[in-house]
Amino acid sequence: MNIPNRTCIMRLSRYRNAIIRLKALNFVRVFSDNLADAASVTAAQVRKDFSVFGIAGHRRGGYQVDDLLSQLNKILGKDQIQEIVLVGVGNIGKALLHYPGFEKSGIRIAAGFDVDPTKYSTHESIPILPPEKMHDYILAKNIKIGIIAVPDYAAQQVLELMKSAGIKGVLNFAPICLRESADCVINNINLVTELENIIYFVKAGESAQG
Amino acid sequence: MNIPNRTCIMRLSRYRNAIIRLKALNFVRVFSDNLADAASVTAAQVRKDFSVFGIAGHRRGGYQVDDLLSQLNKILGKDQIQEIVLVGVGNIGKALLHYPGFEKSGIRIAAGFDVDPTKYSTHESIPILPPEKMHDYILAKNIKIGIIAVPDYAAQQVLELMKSAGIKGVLNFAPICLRESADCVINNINLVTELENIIYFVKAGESAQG
DNA sequence: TAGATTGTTAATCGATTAACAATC
DNA sequence: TAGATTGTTAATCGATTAACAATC
Repeated sequence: MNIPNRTCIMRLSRYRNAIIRLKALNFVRVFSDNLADAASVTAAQVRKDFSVFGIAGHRRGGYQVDDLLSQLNKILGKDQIQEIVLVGVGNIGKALLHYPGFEKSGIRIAAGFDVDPTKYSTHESIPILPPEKMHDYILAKNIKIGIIAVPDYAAQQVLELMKSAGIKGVLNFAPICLRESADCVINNINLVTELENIIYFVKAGESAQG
Repeated sequence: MNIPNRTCIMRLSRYRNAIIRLKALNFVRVFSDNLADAASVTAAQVRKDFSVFGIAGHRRGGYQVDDLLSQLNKILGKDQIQEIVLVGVGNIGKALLHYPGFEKSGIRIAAGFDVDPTKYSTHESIPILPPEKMHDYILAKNIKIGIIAVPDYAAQQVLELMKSAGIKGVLNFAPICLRESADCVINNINLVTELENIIYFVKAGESAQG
């Protein structure tokens, strides 16, 4: 069995989203070709991805929608509520705190942490606590995943603190590339870099066509 | 000359960030090896990337920091203010509207658009306007890049409207995969998918180590 | 059976890396 | 000159795709 890489897992999420939409259209089974169209990949890619996870269909009959969905749910952790913490309740952090998409897809922010005392509250549905409480909170709740949304200069330090409390995966919005280690997966999202990318290709398109 | 792909441009942004930090440390020249360390890639990769863009160093002398920075600035559009529009001033949209990182790096949101009349304002530094005004506004200002931060069901329609006004590149936060076309580059960021990815690898790490 | 789709192998494609001649 | 680093080629690596036997 091949070890799946990041893009493979990303595709699995896309397949899952497509399947949910197809299920809403009363599809009972789907073919690799359907999913390929929906996710903008080739049918061979779909079958290859499934085979990596031992997801089997029926020759001639495609894949059972319900069966497929429950297997993908299992792989992507949708079979249980995923509790995470959020560090940095500023501009971006606040938006993530109230992002309805997380709730909808079984991801729950258990608590937020921030250095600014004016942000503290324990009465809201999601408590905002001081960083000093982070270590014990994460350990007590056995949380393994966190979001970093602090300024760049604080990001590395926050990461170390999280790791010391047992965090094993981080989604980082601070505009600095945090390095992955053997004991902690990191996914860096740099909003400026994402836009710079688009800016480059738009410029490149302009000069290509005059 | 090879056509650079997305990951190549992403690396260029990373190199640029590293160079800015090194310049702050009074570096006058850097070697491919320095940048490789700073950006977590190999030195060969750095030189390869530069050669794609005709960025030349000095054998034995490395690259001049100022020269390198200005060349990267040019490629990434940092030689001028980039004006963009934002569609959807909800939870995520509002955070992007006030994200200080854009301003800092020469990206300016010229206006926001939303269907909700209670959000309209023309007195703020960034006006919020109704979608009906979008087409003419984008044309008048000759804006080529936009951010989509609307609910999933509205995203495709917003994209069409943007394209009809001449938008050539889009950063999409709606949780639906918008398809790229020859005349418009798309960069999809799905916050749930990003977390699902981390959730998978954390789970995979757990079961691998027990 | 005839027709269609999976599962998988082999071929292809592209990106990364190693290595080294050029040269400062 | 001796030593170090670039720029580039060739080798490697890995991911995607085409193709087709298996089979429902």
